[in-house]
Amino acid sequence: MPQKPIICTIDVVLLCLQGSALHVALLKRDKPPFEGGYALPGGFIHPEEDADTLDAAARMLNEKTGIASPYLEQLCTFSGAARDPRGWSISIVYYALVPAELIKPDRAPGLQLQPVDQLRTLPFDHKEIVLAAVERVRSKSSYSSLPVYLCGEQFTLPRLQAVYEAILGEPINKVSFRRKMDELDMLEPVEGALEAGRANRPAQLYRLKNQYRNRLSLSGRAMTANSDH
Amino acid sequence: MPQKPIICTIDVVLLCLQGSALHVALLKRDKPPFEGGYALPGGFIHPEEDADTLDAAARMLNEKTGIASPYLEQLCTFSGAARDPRGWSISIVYYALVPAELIKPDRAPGLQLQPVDQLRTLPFDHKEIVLAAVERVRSKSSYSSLPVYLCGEQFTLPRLQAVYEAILGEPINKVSFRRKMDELDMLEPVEGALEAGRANRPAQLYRLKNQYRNRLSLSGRAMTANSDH
DNA sequence: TTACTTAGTTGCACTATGCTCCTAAGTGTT
DNA sequence: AACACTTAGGAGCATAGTGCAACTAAGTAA
Repeated sequence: MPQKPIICTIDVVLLCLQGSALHVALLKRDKPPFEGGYALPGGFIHPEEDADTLDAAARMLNEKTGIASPYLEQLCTFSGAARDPRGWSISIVYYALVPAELIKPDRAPGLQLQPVDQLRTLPFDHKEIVLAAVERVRSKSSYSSLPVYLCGEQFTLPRLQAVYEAILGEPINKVSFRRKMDELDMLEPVEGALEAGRANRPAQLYRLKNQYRNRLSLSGRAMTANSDH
Repeated sequence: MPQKPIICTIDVVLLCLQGSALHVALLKRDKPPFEGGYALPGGFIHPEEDADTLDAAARMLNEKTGIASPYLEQLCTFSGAARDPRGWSISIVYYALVPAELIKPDRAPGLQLQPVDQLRTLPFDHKEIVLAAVERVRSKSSYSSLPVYLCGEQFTLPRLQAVYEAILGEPINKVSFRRKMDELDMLEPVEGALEAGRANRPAQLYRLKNQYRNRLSLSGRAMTANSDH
């Protein structure tokens, strides 16, 4: 006995760092419900051969925002009668981390960045979803290398440390931080490349080692290194 | 533009410990596809007011196995065209941990326990799902109090340590283990209750503190204590 | 009473973490 | 050219956390 049709959607929580505050990308809705309101990029699921919802999320995100996120992982699935005025629904939610420079507002009409720590009420249960994603990112950041995906392709250790501190909301000891990064063994120095342009000793530029670049997380299992060993 | 109907199911990975091996509960299927095969307890989603898929999973599990699991948490959602011969489908998967004594085969016809480390091929993508659940449980066990849900209501610390060791697959230092349990601050001794019947010093019985008993995890967020503080 | 077994604890060695201070390497100023 | 200033990066030590071994505690069996 197959069920009657269920509203099945995908939503993506796209996060980036502006200044020292995590921001979430919201899109102006051009259809009811909540037409004109700002909500998470998302859409109905269209079953396709050879594609699961991870592929669908990546494609949907790219179509709606022009962004191909190197890190995309399933958060969890939200369901219930109250979350969508059209009736009982489920939404499979993914979250993505990108460097802020990758978000070009001209490329995506109606795109807006909001700081996650002063989030206004959002359509559907999207505020709750964003907060769940942020909690996940903060939690994973405390023992893994997740935050590197918020930096550009090349970055200095002081910059990366500032990113960690922004996410975790507390200062980190410089020496311990560098030791930890060394243990994780995910970064490699870019030969002869130093950060220029400032009136002090330039910092070494680093990048993700090849095996960690441009990976999408499969089936909710993370591909970031963590500090177990 | 609403989508055409999608096959939406819920599946539950019910785990318990027999001897020192994690086992998963499988049910004999009485309908095609895979009629007669053993698969995860699951079923179609029937949208209902005031219930999300966590409630649905708890109710479905109870109906099919007679078990009301105190720990039930969302694992993740699996999707794709290959996982179900009837076509593209999604399954929202939960996992549950129960003491083995709670599983009474007479209460649930067709129920069978299989050790997760020598799992034969299962219908659909259920083997992959079980392995993902086991990986999650092992990973969470290394920093949280998850394994207490595999014990009965009262248990000794040596017993609980054996449970941890069975899950993690490696011996744990006795003193460190007790220190950690003490830090987590989830257990309380049962006044004057000792484990009897063996030819040696009896061990103190413990139980979960009240605030941790009989909770279902909300929206994928765990309610177990972990070692951060 | 003695041997045996497992529970539970105490103290110490070792490992990991955090902190302070030092040196390095650039720019800007005099 | 010399010096002040700033931030990068690292060395050495103090402190905290973890693991180990040896001990005491409390029961049964002979």
